[in-house]
Amino acid sequence: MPAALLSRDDLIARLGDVFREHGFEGASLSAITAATGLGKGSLYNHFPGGKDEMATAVLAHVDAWFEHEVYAPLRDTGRDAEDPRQAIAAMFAAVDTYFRGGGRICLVGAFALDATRDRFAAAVQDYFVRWIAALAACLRRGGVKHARALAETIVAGIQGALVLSRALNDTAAFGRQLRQLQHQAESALA
Amino acid sequence: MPAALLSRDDLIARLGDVFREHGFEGASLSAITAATGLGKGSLYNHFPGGKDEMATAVLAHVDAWFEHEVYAPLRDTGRDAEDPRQAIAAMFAAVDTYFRGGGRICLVGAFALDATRDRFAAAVQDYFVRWIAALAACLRRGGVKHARALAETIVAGIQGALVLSRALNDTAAFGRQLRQLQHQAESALA
DNA sequence: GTCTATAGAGTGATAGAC
DNA sequence: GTCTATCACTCTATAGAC
Repeated sequence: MPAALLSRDDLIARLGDVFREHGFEGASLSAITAATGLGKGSLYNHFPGGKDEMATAVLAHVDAWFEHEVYAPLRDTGRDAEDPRQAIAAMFAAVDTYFRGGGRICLVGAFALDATRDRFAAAVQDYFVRWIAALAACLRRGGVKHARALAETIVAGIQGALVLSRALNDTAAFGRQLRQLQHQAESALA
Repeated sequence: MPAALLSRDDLIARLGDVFREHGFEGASLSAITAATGLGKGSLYNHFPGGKDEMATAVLAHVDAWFEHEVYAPLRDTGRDAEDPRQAIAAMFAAVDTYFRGGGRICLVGAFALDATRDRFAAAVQDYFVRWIAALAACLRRGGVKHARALAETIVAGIQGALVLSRALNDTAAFGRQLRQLQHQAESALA
C-alpha cells in the first residue's frame, strides 16, 4: 500500500483545526480535503462513519490530552500545602499553552453552543464534568471550602475568556482573565 | 396586498431562534422556512440579501435590546452609593431574563466562536466593547478601582456560564455563576 | 390598478456518502 | 469519481390591501 501522507495523530489534529475554524456544520468535506490533503476516498477509509466519526475522533483526542495533561495532575495532587497551588499553576499554564494564549478556541465549548451539541452531548458533558471534578478535588485538598463552586467558576471563566478574546480579536484579554482566575484560586487556597 | 403572517419583530425573533439553535452555517433556508412559516419568496422579499441580511437584522435587534435594557441603564447610573449597586442588580436580572435562566444561548457569543465571526466581526466586537464599557463606567462611578478589569471578568463570566450550562445541560449552573458574579461586583462596590 | 407579501418550481453549485 | 440530496438563491405568478 502507499505510505500514509499523514499519521493518524496529525490527521486528527488537522481535523480539529477545521472543526474549530468552521464549526461542525461549516466544516465541509472540501474544507477538510484542503486542510488535510486527503481525498474523500481516503477520509472515508479512515472514518467510515463520515463527519460524525471524524468529530468523535477529534473529541476523543482532546479528551485524552486533557485527561493526561490537566485532569490527572490535578487529581494526583498531594496534601502538602504547596502541592495544590503548584498543580493549579500547572493547570493554568497547560490551558494557556493548549489554547495558544487565546488564539485557539475550545472545540468542546463551541460544540456545546450549537445544535451539534445534541449529537455529541455525552462527550461534551463528560469533558466539563471531569474537568470540574478534578479541579474541585485539588482545591478541596488545598482546604478550599466551596471547592466545587469555585471549580465551576474557573472552568466557566476560561470558556468565557475564549469567547471574549475571539470576539474582541484580542488575545491579551484571554491572558488577563486567566491571571485573574488563577489569583482567585490562590486567594481561596491561602 | 395579503396580510403579513408575521410582524417584522416576530420574524426577526424567530430567525434569532433558528440561528441560536443551528448556528449561521447550520441554519438552512428550509429550517428557516419551517421555523417562520414563510416561503423562500417571502423571506427574500423581506431580506433581499439572503441569510447574511437576516443575520445582520437579528444582530441589530439584539444590539438594540441590550442598548435599551442593559447598556443605557448602566451608563445613566448616578453617583449615589446605592445607585451603581441597584443598576448592576438590574443588569443581572435583565441578563437572566434574556438568556432564559441559561436555557438560551448568546447568539453573539456563538457567532464569535466559529468562522461566522469574520462576516459579522464588527457587530460582534461592538456588542462586547459597549457592554464592558457601560459596566465599567457604572462600577467606576461606584468607586471600584479596576473597574474595566472587573467588567471584563463579569462579561466573560456570563458567556462562560452560558457555555457551561449548555454543556452540562443544567440551567442551574447558569444561575449559580450569575449569583457568584453579582456577589463579586457587590464586594468590589462595598 | 398598484403595490407588496405571499408561494414554490426551478437554477446551478455543492454537500456528504460511497 | 459518482451519486443523490440539499444548498442558497432566482424568478414567475398570485392573492389581497389600498
